[in-house]
Amino acid sequence: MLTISQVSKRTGLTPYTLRYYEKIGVLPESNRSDGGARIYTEEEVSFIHFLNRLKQLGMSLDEMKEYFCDGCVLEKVQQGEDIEDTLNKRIDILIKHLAELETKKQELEYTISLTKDKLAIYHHLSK
Amino acid sequence: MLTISQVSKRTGLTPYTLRYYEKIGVLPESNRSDGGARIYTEEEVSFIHFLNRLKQLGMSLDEMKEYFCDGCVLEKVQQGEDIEDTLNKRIDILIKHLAELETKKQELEYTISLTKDKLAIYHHLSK
DNA sequence: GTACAAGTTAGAGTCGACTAGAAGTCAAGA
DNA sequence: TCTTGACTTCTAGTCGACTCTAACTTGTAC
Repeated sequence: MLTISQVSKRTGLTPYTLRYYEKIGVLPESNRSDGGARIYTEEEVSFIHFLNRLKQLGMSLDEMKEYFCDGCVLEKVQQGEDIEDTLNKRIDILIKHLAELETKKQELEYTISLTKDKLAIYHHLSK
Repeated sequence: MLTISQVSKRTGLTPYTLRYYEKIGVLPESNRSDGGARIYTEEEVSFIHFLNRLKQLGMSLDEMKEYFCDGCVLEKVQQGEDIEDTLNKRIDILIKHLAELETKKQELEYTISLTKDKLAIYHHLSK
């Protein structure tokens, strides 16, 4: 059980940003202490790390909301919601995202090869 | 020799954006026609395509400015500027960027594997 | 019981990256 | 010559993603 400032230190996101993410629905509503302060679990921290990776790769917060839906699917399943439907929808979303990531990887590899080509040209010029 | 709207169609950037990029120094100052209209070369178009790739990968316009410096180094060399210095600086910048791209690639691969793991779990749950 | 650190909300401000509007210039065709 | 369309600059507005302020509450230490 972690406070917002502990999560801030671990994830590199400020408390402002963590509250903002919750407000706009990128993160689920946190559990609260008796006094009303947010408390986080280790799982939430690792989910935030996952979102950070996606942000680094250029994903928008709107797109990440879909991942939040994905992130809370296990709870929903445990609460006995329409397992078939919910799960199949989430699987579709994940497959779509996976395809995007693979495309991004290919583009990245192409950009790396372009950059290497440039570097070779400059090395050739400089000697 | 291309007009701004032709470059817009080819690159997917609006004329507004092309002028904006020039204004803030992401693109070099374009050559002009007698009437004062911007004219672009094929090389500039392919440089813009390259910048688009970097944008897709989450690079900021500020970071891209360094690439502009890189993009115009060949001209500078042709104009007989301090070849050794300029070129070596640019080579350093390219090496740095290449390292960043490689890091990004590793992160992307890790994210892909995480996503695949999730997918496997959901597939297991849904059957 | 009072001070103080760390949390809370609502709402305003900032910054990067566009995006659009207004007003004017230029070249080509009726 | 006049209109039309595509360009020009300058300036202002928008939008996403934070970031901060103000005013308030809670929990602990003295």
